[in-house]
Formats: sequence, C-alpha cells, structure tokens
Amino acid sequence: MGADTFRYSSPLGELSYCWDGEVCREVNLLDAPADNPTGSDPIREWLDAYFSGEVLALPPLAAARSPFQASMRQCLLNIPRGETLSYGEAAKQLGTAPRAMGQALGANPLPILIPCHRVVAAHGLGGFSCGLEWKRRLLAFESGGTKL
DNA sequence: GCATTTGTGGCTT
DNA sequence: AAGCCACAAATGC
Repeated sequence: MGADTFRYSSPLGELSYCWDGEVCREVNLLDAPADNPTGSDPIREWLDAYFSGEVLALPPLAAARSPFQASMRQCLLNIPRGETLSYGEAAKQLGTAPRAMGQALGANPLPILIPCHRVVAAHGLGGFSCGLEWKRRLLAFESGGTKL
C-alpha cells in the first residue's frame, strides 16, 4: 500500500507520521531539523490544531496491536490537556501493573496523538520512547502555555 | 534521605 | 517461552 511518511515542523520540534491515506499508522518524534512539509491530511490538521492549543477529535488511527493497548489508548485520551497521570494511577484504571503500563506505553506507536507523554512517573518524570526532551517540551507546552 | 529489593503484568523477540 | 521494561511500594541503610 502507498503508505508514506510525512514530516511536520512543530513549534516543539520535528516529527513525522506515517499516513497511508486512510489511517495513521505510526508517529515518530524526531530531533533533527526538517524541511517545511507540505500536503494536507487529517494528521496534519490535527497536529496544526494541537500546536495551536486546540483539541480535536483524533484522525483515523491504526488499530492497536493488542486489546490492552486499545484500552490504554482510551485511558490516555481521557487525560485532559495540561493534566498528567502517574503510571500507577493509569495502571489502576486499566487494572494492570505499573510496570506493564510503562511497557505498553513504550510500545505505543502513536505518541502525541495518543498522549502518552501525559503519563509520568509517580515521583519523577518517567521516560519517553522518542526522547525525554520531547516529553518535557510537550508537558511544558500543555501545562504552561495553552497557546503558543 | 537514598539504595536495594520485590511484586507485578504486558510487550518484544 | 524467555527476557525485558518509560513503575511503585516496601525495606534497609
């Protein structure tokens, strides 16, 4: 299938996403400069809104790899902007163990779209698959200035 | 207060 | 099936 990877220059950094024309398959947070991307698709619109401080309904996303990841996805989406949830609390809601939460979150192929960055450790920041810097930026962006 | 250990469940290979 | 992990709570120092 013609799944292509598009770039997006956000105020917080560069990121790329894999849009196959129907669903968003994957999202990657980069740390290198990129060209100003062009094109229009639901993902870009969503990102555009997101980085403007707005919250939209999510574009079509690729199905979760496992039922648990689906649950986790919903749990994460339930976290309001600017709020954070500890791994422990999230695990509680999902009826699982904190450690499993971390692993599941790390396995999440759709960061930002699925706000996995809103899940932090109980007594620290925790970790982030695509680089902790992104997590910091995102959290600072969300909690600090709702707008840019 | 910090370092170590254990309980825990799902993910990747 | 085995090992790995982005945690947390309980101990030990």
